[in-house]
Amino acid sequence: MGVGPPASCEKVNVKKGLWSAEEDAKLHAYVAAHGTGNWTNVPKKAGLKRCGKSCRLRWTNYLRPNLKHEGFTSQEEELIVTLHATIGSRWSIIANQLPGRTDNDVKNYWNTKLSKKLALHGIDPVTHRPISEVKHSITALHVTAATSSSAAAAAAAVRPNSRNNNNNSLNRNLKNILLSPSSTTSTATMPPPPPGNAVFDQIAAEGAFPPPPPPDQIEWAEYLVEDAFLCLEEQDAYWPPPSITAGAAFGAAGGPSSFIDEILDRDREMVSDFSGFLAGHYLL
DNA sequence: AATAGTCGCAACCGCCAGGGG
DNA sequence: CCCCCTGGCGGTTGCGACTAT
Repeated sequence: MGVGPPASCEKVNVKKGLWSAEEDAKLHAYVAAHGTGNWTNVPKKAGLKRCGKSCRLRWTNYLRPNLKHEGFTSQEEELIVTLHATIGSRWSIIANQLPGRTDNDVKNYWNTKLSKKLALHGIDPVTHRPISEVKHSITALHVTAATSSSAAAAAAAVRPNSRNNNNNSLNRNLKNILLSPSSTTSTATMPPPPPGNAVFDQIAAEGAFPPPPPPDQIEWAEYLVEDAFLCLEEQDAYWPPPSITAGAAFGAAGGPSSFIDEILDRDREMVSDFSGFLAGHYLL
């Protein structure tokens, strides 16, 4: 197939929505007896009117043993931000570094809490650059695109899966912060907020501004990427950050594991190729 | 007390990659 | 090589709980 839902999810009588305790019990009992795998047959064998995909998600994200259901710790929070600054929204990889957490947990926590926190500190949560810089870059890009229809076509060509690149992916509230015309000043290096800052003034007026962090909490400026194209090279110079070496969150020696190095290598290749592509299409 | 607005979590949707026939 | 099936992933949405007016 490859396109569209699995056949078992197309049935009209398949139940959707929240799982009941009874359904959870049935799924739990089935997995306890037979283990996981071949999810397509699980609903039938377990006596559930769900599609296999729904069963797999329920098991993976909620019923699976050793899952943490309490709130995220500051150490976990710090690791998520660090990894996101490095590898982006590869939630499954990030979740693998956090025992007991699922990719859905991490993704939800990012979308509802962490991205907003970064934005409140003047950091664009997508690029980890100052919001003012990002907005400037976007404006410049629009000017460039408007002067060249071929450039617009080229831009579309490098983002074929456009549904993942529009701002619909932004957190509902975060969108308002980032797109606010008054959010023009980076405050990443100066928490707590100075008086007169437009972003913080606006947020403070809405009563949503968090209390100033105590000195021993996260320094958000550490997660500021200075340049989106240079960051990967520069990060090598200070990788791993102190928080990771201290916590030894992944990698036996306290540093990043090899797969992250592999990802970074591939990212560097892609960035290099992409830079050449841009030069060829925009600067000629 | 009623209503509107906001938040956060659970679940769904659509796409993709890998493997088997 | 092609097609199909399955599992995995990231983005998005639905909805209940909570808060503000």
